[in-house]
Amino acid sequence: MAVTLRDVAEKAGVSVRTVSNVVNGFQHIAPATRARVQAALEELNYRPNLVARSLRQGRTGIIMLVLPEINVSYFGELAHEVVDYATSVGITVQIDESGGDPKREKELLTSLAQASWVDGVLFSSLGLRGVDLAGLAGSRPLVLLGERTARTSLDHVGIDNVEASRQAVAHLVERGRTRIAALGGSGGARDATSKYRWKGFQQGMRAAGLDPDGLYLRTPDYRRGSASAAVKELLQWGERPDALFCFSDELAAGALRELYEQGVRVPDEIAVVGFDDIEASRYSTPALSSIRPDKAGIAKTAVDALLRRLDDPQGETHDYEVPFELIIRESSG
Amino acid sequence: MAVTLRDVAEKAGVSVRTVSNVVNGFQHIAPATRARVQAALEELNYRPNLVARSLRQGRTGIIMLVLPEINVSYFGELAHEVVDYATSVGITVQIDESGGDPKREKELLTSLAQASWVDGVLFSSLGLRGVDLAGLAGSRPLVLLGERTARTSLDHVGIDNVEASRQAVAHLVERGRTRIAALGGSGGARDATSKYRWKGFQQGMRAAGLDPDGLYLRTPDYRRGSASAAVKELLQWGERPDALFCFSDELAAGALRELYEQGVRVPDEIAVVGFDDIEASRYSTPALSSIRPDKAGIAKTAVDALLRRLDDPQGETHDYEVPFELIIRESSG
DNA sequence: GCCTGACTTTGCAACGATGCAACCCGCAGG
DNA sequence: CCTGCGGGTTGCATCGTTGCAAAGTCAGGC
Repeated sequence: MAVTLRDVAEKAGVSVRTVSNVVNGFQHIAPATRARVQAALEELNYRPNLVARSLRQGRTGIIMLVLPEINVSYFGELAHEVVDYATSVGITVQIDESGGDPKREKELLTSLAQASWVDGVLFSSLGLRGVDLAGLAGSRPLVLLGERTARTSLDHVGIDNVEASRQAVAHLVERGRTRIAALGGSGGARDATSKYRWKGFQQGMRAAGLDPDGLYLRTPDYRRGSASAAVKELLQWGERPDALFCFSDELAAGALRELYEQGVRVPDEIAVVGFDDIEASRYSTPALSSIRPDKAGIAKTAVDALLRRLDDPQGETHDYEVPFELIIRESSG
Repeated sequence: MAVTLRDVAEKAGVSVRTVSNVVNGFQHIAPATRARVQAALEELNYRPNLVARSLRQGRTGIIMLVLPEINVSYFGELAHEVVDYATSVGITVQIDESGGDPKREKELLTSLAQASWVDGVLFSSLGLRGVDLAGLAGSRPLVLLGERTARTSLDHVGIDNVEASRQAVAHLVERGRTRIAALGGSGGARDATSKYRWKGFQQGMRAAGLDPDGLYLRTPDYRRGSASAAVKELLQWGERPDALFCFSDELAAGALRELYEQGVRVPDEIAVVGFDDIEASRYSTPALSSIRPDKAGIAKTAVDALLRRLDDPQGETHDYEVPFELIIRESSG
């Protein structure tokens, strides 16, 4: 079995408590004692039992990150930043996937927020409204990532989706495009991501004097395949927008692929702009213009917010807005 | 504070132990008692304290997955499969990143294998040899993912990299290519991935009567940017292979991008085959041929192996070989 | 009416660590 | 010589749960 404090104490001829003091760097210890204990610690290769420590202290140092799917590039990159930053402040990250399914999201929340050893939860929800969440949130701190859903009493970190989308459209307009289509999600209340991006799209169109209720290609999810299908259908109908604003880079990738297959030149005939700026987009052909959220900023802000709430569960909640940037590449150059 | 067994016991007028029995579905409990306890449980909304339970039982139900970087698509997809399968068998997954840095890998192993609450570790190493690992592996079960490194006494799950690479080359040869270049990694002992893939490449070349020590473009990592740079340099030198076998799909994506920029047509002038078959490759232009490892199979096999070892720490170790498939798409069609 | 055995329920100890408060000690000050 | 003080060390209780073994209850068999 594992080496415990008691084993070390026996070997060093001191009490368990003293060994614990040495391990935790307590001040008032006689140098001789400390040395003896240190020696015993090393000889037995003692490692503290973190479970026991957690039980006593009531904290585990583990936070949970709930994402729709870790294999989606944007979430993978976000998870990377979270793990990276959390590790740097001594926190371990558990990952769970909701699949974007509201039922599973609720399940996860009820079990996590109350039952688990998790100190707090970072939750990137697709389907749940803030109100749902507020009710479910248990005793444990919860920070929402992504779109700001309905007014809630929860901490939230994200970018200004409406403004980002507006800027994307403005950019396309500035490049002389007028028949601009939006692509992705449902735009409905259940899908906050597309709801806000669609809203920003409309603002941009209106500002340019274009029809704000123009073409909107809806998709059941944000994956490449859905965009391919949607674009294929669009072209079959003979519709020819001169620009496409896709609500995720993966959607844009699917769109680019389909346009390529149909022999439509990008950006000459149709310009394309994505959202998320995943790594792959820099290398697609043509390279994809996109909205780049400050992922590292989101991760740091979110983890910090969670830690702050751990120390002060009652404090006022905040809405943290993180910067973004419109990156212009070939696909809309 | 949280509701404990004692709170419930008091409310229901039974002993703590009885409540525990009810919670754990123990058989012999009087229906009346069970009902009373159930009612109290629900009224107080009791949730077991998993930390305490773990302390008592010596198991946490958490496994750690160590990857170089979660934002690399292949690892993201693998992580997805692991989380998915682990969840289905009631296991939670923690993720940590090594950055592929041998020093950090060692650090993680020493701390994880001994100190943590983790029941076991799935380790996808880039830089460490099996021998290093064997020495470091602490008291906790450890299963290696990816390339089989030096002969070890550890469980290992992966595909036959040599054979996969051989088949990729054979495919290119069959399509009439003769000046085939390999791209990725160093081929050295420190980089098992490229070592085996390069070996398979050579076997394939030899079998076709081609120079087995032909062109090998080395890269410091497996990311898109490195391949772009390598291909750029290659073309500057005036070398013109007629096929490129890239040791990862991300490398292939970078290569495709650079070939596009330089106006080299794929597959007409140069055919390209990748390795990993990440989601994005189906949608690249042109769509990328690739070796598809059975990722779900790897995940399931690895988790199962870990669980088996938990029950029988002394059992014989295995080398699990998981199937793969060569997917042929436009880039080498 | 007593014994056996199955069914219920329980108290105690333990998992390994840390908070608390007390203890012992030597020394300076009165 | 006694008191007070602060450094060094300790025992005990505790975190919330479950394993163990025994105690209590009750019905059925002899």
